[in-house]
Amino acid sequence: MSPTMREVASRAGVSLKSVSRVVNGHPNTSAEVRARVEAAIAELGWSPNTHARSLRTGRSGLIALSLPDLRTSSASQLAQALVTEAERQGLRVAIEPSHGEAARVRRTLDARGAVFDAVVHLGPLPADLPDLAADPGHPVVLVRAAESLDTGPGGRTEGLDSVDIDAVAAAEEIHRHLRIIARSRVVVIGREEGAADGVTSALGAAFSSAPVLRPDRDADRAAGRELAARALARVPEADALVCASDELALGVLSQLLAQGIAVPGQVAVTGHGNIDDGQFTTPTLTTADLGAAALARHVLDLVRARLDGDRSPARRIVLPVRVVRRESTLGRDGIGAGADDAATAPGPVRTGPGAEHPAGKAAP
Amino acid sequence: MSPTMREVASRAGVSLKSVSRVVNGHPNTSAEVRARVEAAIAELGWSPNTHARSLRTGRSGLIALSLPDLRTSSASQLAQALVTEAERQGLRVAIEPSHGEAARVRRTLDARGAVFDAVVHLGPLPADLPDLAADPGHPVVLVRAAESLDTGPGGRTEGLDSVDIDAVAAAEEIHRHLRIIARSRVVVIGREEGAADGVTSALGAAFSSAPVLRPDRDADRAAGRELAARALARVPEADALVCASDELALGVLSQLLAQGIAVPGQVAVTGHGNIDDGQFTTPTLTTADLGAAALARHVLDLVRARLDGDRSPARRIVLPVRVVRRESTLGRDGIGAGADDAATAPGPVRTGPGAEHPAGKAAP
DNA sequence: TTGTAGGCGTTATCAA
DNA sequence: TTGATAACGCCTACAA
Repeated sequence: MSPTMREVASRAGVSLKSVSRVVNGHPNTSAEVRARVEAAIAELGWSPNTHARSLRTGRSGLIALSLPDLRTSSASQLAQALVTEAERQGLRVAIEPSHGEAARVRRTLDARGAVFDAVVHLGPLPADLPDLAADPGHPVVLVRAAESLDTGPGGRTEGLDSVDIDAVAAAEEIHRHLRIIARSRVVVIGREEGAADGVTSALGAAFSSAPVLRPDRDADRAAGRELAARALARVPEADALVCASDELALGVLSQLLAQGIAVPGQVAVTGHGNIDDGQFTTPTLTTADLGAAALARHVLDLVRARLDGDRSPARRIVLPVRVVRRESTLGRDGIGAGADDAATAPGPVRTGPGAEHPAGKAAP
Repeated sequence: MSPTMREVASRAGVSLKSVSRVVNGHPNTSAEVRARVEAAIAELGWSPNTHARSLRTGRSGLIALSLPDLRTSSASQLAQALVTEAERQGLRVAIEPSHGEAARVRRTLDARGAVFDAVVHLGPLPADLPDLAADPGHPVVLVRAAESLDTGPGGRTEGLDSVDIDAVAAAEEIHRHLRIIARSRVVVIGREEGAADGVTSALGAAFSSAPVLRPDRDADRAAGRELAARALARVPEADALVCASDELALGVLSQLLAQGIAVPGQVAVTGHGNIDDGQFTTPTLTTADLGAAALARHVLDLVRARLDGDRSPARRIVLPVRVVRRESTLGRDGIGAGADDAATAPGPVRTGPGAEHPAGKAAP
């Protein structure tokens, strides 16, 4: 059995409380005692019992990442970034996939306090949720594409902190980029209806005269394939397909190549998310980089602040998106401005209502 | 504050212990008492305090998935499957990426008992580990490509349960497949040296006369690209590139297309892992399906058995691999046997030394 | 600056 | 079949 603080105390010849003080770095301790305690800890190889600590403090050091499915590149990118960032804060991350079922999301959310200190939620939030902001000691932080604040009837997201991707700015940037390379007959390939998805609506707004096609079910590669075929059937003269996700775009690319349509010669293609695969397709994919690392950092800053007792009004952080221009719009030689992986300079971090975001942490 | 068992007890007019008995489903309880307790629980909305329970029992209900990086498709596939399966066992999964650093793996392994009930480890195991099998109450289960039992000097994996992919059978099946489509000048694109990787060595054995090229660092798409170029420079007459992972294969495909080499016309390509992307490349990728769901089920059966006190000798389960034949070897029309996504019938599940695997759970 | 005592919510021992 | 009572290991008023 591993040693307890009591054993450390007796070995160091001090009281239990003194050990506790040293361990938790409390100020009022003499160097003498501290040294003895630390020696005893080292000799005994003591380490704190997490369970006992949790019972006492009510905190588990575990946060949940609630998401529909881990197996998409964007999800696993965010997950990896979040775990890495959490480690720095001394937190661990449990993955809780909802498989798109509202009941599972609810269960994860309900487990705040009991097992999770906080929940980071990615994706649409089910309706009819209890007031998630009621218990700020066990915060919920939302990760979203900006301008998808509407959550349907009964949704309660008002009081929640969120980190949003600036989908509007990204859409406008993509729009500008396509104008520069003289594409005007655009079709938007969006996510499924009700995906609480700001990317699709932002693209719809930026390309206001373009038709928007959406899949019936999941917005995966297969859907991209099918929608590409449908788009060209409906708009044979289309010269650009703008997609709400990289997965869709890769499906689109695969369909276009299968139909023998030159990309970008005849039709340019853009994605959203900058997943790794996009650099290894032929042609490579022009897309919007969401900055998973920065995203994760902001999310965890919010979590940490709430856990540390910050009770200020909900904050909303809007992260800039970098458009990465590659062959699927520029072609092999990079016609027009910018070479492979050239990118627009990211805009400023915008913070929403509430306290300002801690400065000096915006850039990686 | 949420109610405690003590409150439930007084409301039901019984003792604390009786409530505990009912909650934990112990046998010796009268129907009378059980009913009263259950009523009280429902009225009060009581739910168990995980932290207190953990302190008492020494179990957290949390297992770690230790892996190098979540952002590869195979890793996130396994992670998703594992989380889903763990949920059925009432366990949660924390992701612990090692970023390839031995120290992180060690830390995760050390946290068994303190925070994790068990650790599922994917990927190479660092050397100089303490005896992992010494504490069977906090088991470690290895997930590997079969025939990679060697772990280098100092590695201690003897006493550990493992679920292995039958890389040897898969390699032989791929070999047979390529013979049928009359490819004989093969180059194997392997993983990096020391990746404790059975796939590469199995391929090397099956294609005994083929040169094996390995990347210096990570076996990712970029490495696949580079190695494809190198392979063709070294063996200009090559008619097949056999890769140890899908990521490598996708890089290879991208390079071949860039060089204007017809796939499979001039050069056939195979991968390993059956990640989603392989269905959406042009051409689609022939590969080996690892069966993440079955894998996860077997892993968790092992974990559960050990947690439940099973102290029998270490078990080794070898799972069959299904070879999925697609366009990168068959071409558009599916010359030869088998159409798109045709697959070899999976072989039998082999169990290694130790008790036999629980029957009736092999098929999904 | 240090120590004592009590409690966090649960499960287990043992006697009734 | 049930119930008092003591842990589990840590943290923290409060007293010294």
